[in-house]
Amino acid sequence: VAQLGTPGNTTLRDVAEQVGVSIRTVSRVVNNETGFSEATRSRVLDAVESLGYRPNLLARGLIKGRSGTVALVATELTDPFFPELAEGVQNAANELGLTLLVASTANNAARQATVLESLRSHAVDGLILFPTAGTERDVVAVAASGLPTVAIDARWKAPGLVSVTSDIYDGARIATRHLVDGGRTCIAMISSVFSEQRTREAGYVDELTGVGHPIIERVDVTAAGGITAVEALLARHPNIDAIFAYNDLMAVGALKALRDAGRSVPGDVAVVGFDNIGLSEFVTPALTTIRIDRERLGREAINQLSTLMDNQAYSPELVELPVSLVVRESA
Amino acid sequence: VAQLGTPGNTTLRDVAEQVGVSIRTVSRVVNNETGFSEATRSRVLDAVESLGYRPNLLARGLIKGRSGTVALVATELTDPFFPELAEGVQNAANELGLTLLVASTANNAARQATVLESLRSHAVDGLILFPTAGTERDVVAVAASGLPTVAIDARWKAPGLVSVTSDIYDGARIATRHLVDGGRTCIAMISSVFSEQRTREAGYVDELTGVGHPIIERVDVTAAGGITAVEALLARHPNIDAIFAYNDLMAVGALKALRDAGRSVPGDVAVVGFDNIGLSEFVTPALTTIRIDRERLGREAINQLSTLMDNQAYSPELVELPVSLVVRESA
DNA sequence: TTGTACGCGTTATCAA
DNA sequence: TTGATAACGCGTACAA
Repeated sequence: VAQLGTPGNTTLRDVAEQVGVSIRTVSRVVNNETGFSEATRSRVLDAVESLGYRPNLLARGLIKGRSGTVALVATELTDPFFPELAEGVQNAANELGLTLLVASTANNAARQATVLESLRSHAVDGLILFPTAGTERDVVAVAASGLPTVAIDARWKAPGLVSVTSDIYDGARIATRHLVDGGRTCIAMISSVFSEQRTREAGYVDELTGVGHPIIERVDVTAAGGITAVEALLARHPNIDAIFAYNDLMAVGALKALRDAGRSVPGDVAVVGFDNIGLSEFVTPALTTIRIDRERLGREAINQLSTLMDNQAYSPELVELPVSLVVRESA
Repeated sequence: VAQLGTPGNTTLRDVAEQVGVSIRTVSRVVNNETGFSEATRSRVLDAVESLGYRPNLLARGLIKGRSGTVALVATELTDPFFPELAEGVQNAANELGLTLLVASTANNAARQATVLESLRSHAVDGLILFPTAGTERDVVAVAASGLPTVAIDARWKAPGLVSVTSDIYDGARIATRHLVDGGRTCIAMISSVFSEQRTREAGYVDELTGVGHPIIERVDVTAAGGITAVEALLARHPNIDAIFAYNDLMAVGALKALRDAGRSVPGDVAVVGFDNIGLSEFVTPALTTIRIDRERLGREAINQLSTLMDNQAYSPELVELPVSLVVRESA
């Protein structure tokens, strides 16, 4: 049972010689085609077993024009969003007999281009990616060139491209509504500095219409950013009694800043996050947040990709998955 | 710029025709070999550019016997250990021009066998895996068959196999020592039920020799397990003033159980975890723990794999990386 | 400096 | 029910 591609490795030809039939016949048996007697079938299978024959998927991919692989491209593998998404992708891919390549772009457009180029050279049959901001043209071009592509958390429309995302506008409204329903009257939001990421703000603002005045602080989308934002907020609006955070990481930072400022949560200030990352149930107080079912998002991505691979003309363009509120202790 | 393997895709032959040279010449230029004039070089490169030629790595791999891919096999992609390790592997692989396949085994021996079989069919040049418990024979067989293999967190020795792990015995001693130095006298450990995972216990027991009496509670390696363990511990040994946990997840569970029992941390009971997962700095109180540099572990794994791939005879067998104490608030 | 011819392991075509 | 033989796209002796 030597390594594929190394001398001594078993090929169709070895099996054929052993059994005394042609290569083509062995190929037929191995691929469950028709056109051979039951007798030869079992003899071939025996030889396959005893010789430890294993099909060379490189050779198969070369001639079939499909490698049986798909790639998942993330920005950072350490992004809290990644693991569950990858798990969903991996499981669904596995059920479809697809093998997964993984790469990361460091959220860098140039690097993303390099990565995609390499992946295409490896003849992946499809692509699932977290696009780096500002690369819509690149991604659209890739999809247009015939490589079936699914963009996650984007809302781009183009032939050969499907965008799978969550209903984050709705999530922002639900979160804000929860705060309002909890009797909060001065509700601030800590948001992202990137202008592409304003959907949550829209939901927050819309839900607040006629109820209160929006207060938005824009910072880095990190725990440190959350701390900075809350400090600024507390200085300018000492009377805030609720905070809606762009994501859980920022919410965790907010929790810390509030504790340091001597404000109790949720007593003095309620906090709602977004994403429901693993961390959120373990912080103190446990974080109330908007849940994104990342496992499902991953499965959906692969399923969309799969139908896209089978039918290049297919193009629902945009798939939006529902989100839900998870009430814990912080609000 | 059509898709690889689809009709209309550009090959070496198309470039050759365009330029009016032979395939061989184009191949030389593309692979940075020698033996062509500067004039033809630039003409070839121009054609490569204008035609959008991209090498087909399937074909190249088929003939060279090496695909340029390596696989990372995890138990679960959602394991808190995975992301940083994968990041290290990914980055180092990238620097070496290797492309990464990823798969997970659900910690199931049968599934691991299937996954490895599939990966071998895809002709990966090397393997990095978190072996499922009890599969030493399988893994050794894979390595012996000629597929360079690196096992993470295992201590298996065999030809063609390198085990990369952390000095967890030392980590356990350091953790225990820290508690002793902090003046703790009744130090318990919450550990794993699996008998393969007793190295930390050994370090704990050895460090306690002549200082105190070991108290070990064995449970599931989860946050829930940590809760269960502490409840049992508190019932049987009400006077414990320190807990050393098998890993951070269990330590977080312990933190919760202690809070529920009305014990302050670190006032009444000090807690030390193991692994330094991302979560540990965000819980309250922030967790003192043993740091494993997973990014480095990943890089080391790839580097070992790389030398193994270049030289099948290479075999240091066991690489053990140092760990360190991270002091935060819980101890 | 350049080109020819073969083989990598597989599937696809067509004839037997 | 079977089997020659030609691709797939590329690297590599060997020759020119």
